[in-house]
Parts: sequence; structure tokens; C-alpha cells
Amino acid sequence: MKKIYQLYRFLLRKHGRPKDFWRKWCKRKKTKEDKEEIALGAILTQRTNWKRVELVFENLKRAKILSIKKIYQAGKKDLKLLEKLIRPSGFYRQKAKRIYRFCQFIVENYRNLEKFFSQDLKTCREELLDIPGIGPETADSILLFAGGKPIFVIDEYTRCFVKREKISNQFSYNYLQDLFQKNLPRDAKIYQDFHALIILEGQSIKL
DNA sequence: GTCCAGGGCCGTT
DNA sequence: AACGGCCATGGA
Repeated sequence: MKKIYQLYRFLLRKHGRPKDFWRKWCKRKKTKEDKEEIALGAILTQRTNWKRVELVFENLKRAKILSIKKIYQAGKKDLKLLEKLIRPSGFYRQKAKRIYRFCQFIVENYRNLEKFFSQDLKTCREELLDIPGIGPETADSILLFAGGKPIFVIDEYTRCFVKREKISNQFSYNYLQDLFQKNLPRDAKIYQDFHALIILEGQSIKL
């Protein structure tokens, strides 16, 4: 069943190549710092939209703690401060803790993201999933969009897409992830673009 | 006032 | 394995 790959080609023709999904959504340039923001954004965006996450980034920027290291230091001293800054993205007490623990994990074990991502995909994924508050979707978003690792992200948009296109009548995370990966070249760029296209498609239908 | 936005965790069945 | 309740904000 190469239907999935054909759907990818179809969406690519329809919407064009999404230049840089995260840049477009975050309205930011792709820099080294940006990778950290992408990873942090993956947690902040849980069950909310990007506008809210933008507000948090602005707060963090204003407070000059917009990096993994700075958040780690700030959170260690005073979690309440992080809570206050993270508030606009909702679930702020949980998310402050989640963000802090993620930063703590990176800094204390690897010093920086680069080092962490230098390991193989399987190791990175297992370690991310061990951090409380980081589940499969958040972990894979971090791996794919911040780490450039070839792993396909399943989210609500993807499930709606699967349903609309009658790709499968089973919707569990692992099953769908497997299905997409088996029917696509193992290429992070393609996974990124396809994911962006699925969201663009989902939003265009909603209107 | 009501609805909802790109999850994850925990407890129950 | 599947489902329900919970976490919380601000814009439409």
C-alpha cells in the first residue's frame, strides 16, 4: 500500500513545499538557539495552540531566560517564576515542572542539546520518554523538529487525516507511526514536510 | 457564558 | 487495551 506516499505527493503539489514549518509557526529564524526553542515549544504546546506558546516565549525573552541552561538555573532557584512566565500556555504548574525537568535532564547529563542528539535515535527517544510529562508525541516532535531525527510524529491532525483518507481504522500511536514510516522513505525532511502538510490540509478544511 | 486549542498521567473497568 | 477525569489559560 503506497497510498500514503501518494497522499504525500498530492499534498506537496497542492500546498507546495512547506519552507520551514517551525519558522513559519514560530515566526523566528532557524538558529542554534532556535532548536532549543523548538524543543521547549514541543512541551509548551501540549493541548494548546501556538499563539499561547508565542506569548510564553515573549515572557521568557523579556525575562532573559530563553535557553535550556537559563531555564534550568531559574527553575532550580525558583519554580514559581517559571510558572508565572509559562502561564499563558495553560496547565502552567504542570508545564513549568515539565520544562524544568527537561532542561535539568539535558544540562546535568549532556550540558547541551547538541550532545544529547549526538546519540542514536533509539537511545534519545527512550531517554526522553523517561522524563515525566514527555510522552510519545512530545518526544517525537523534539526528535524530528529539533534533532532532525527520522521519526514520524502522530498527533490529532494526523489521526483526523488518517480517518478522512481512510488510511486505517486503527489509531493507536505506535501502529500509525509504524504505518507511515513503512510507507515513506526514511528521511527526516520528508517526515517534517508531511507533518506540516497534514496540518495545513487540516486547517484548510476546517475553514 | 461557552467552547476550544497539535498531551500526558493516573485510576477504573 | 480503552476510557474518563484532571490539569488552566485567553481568545473567538
